[in-house]
Amino acid sequence: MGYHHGNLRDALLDRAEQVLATDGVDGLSLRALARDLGVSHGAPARHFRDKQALLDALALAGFRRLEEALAACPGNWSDRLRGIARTYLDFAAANPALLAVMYDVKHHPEASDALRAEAERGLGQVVDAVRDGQRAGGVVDGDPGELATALFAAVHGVVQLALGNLLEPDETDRALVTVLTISLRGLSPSPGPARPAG
Amino acid sequence: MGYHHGNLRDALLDRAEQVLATDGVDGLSLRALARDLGVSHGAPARHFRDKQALLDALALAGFRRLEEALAACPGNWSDRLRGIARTYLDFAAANPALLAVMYDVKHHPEASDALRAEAERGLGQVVDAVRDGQRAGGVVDGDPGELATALFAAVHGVVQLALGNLLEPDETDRALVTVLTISLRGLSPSPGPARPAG
DNA sequence: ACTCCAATGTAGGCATCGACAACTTAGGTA
DNA sequence: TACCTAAGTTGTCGATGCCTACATTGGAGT
Repeated sequence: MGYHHGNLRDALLDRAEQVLATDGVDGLSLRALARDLGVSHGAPARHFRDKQALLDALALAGFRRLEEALAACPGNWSDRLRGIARTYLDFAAANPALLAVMYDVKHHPEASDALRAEAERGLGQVVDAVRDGQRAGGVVDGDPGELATALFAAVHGVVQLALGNLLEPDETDRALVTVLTISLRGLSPSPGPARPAG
Repeated sequence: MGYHHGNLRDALLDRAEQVLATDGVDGLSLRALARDLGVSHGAPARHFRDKQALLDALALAGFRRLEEALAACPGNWSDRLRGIARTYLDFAAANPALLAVMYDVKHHPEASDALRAEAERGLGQVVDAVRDGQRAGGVVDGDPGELATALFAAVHGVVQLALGNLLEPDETDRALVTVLTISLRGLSPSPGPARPAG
């Protein structure tokens, strides 16, 4: 532990994620991170040319962790779809500020590509489940990517409303269930009788 | 035009919305606004105690305009639901940065309440249409608020993905149509045969 | 084992910003 | 007409992001 830190980059990311969780993205400053790590205010620039570059790295790591969690959802296609939705919502609730950073608009172009690619892989989980659903006769014909995108978007909407504090926790849970119920029924080739919500 | 501007508050909001549209929320600074309006850097504080207070006012105005646009959607319940979705997406595409401010998490508590109330009124448009749909026999029984929230969330998800540049423009349009198709089919008491997407 | 260089960290400085405080102006009202 | 308060001004402070010039050091290549 002398002049050179040894692993500043990872240390910065770790600390940044802590700060993000406690103080939100506005509480995040490169200089404060440097202070926290006992390093000069110019050091972070050696690893992230920008503050945005750090946020991009944070976002990328977030997508990877999310995707990992989604991939761990077990069961048949229907279970997996519901599990993915639930897992996504839980992840968002546990890391609200991170999610905001992940979906932020102002990434650097290169990072933006990487982020899109990573998000695409996450969507892949949904596509696979939808395809399985089609094979099992539980999902209508049609481009699986198209259907999966729509399904993911619907869940994403609930998550975003929850993050924006526009839904109370209990409202959020009900909304997720309702969205899933409606969507899966809408996707079914032969929907059964409706079970009223509420 | 002397010492007192006369209508600084409105002027600030107007200019702020311009800057928001051109430079995004990061390009927005109270001092720059003051400069643009030929006023000292301390003047804005007389009308907005905070930068956040200005953003809150911007967000509130945005919700009002959005709601106004949504209320103007004509037709029967089905037309209105589709029109509302389209209008929402168009509004978002035309004012991406504004929408981000509207759904930002870090509002002042008082403003937050006002914003929630305004958003609630916007949702009211959807609730009304859903209720009409139920009366017309096109929507299943159940709490209209619950169903409307789910429907709005689904559309909101598409909008948010579009704003995050995770959907190309043409993908966005298709996703909106698919979400609506799936959701309205899922809401129907007796869904007809599926029409494959794509 | 020695040299050197590129990666990494330091130090200082600059422009900008948001917020605050003290002061000034003027428009409306008692 | 006097004044009082809303609105605007000026100055300042601390913090931040970013840039440039400089220092250190570990390790690659001989």
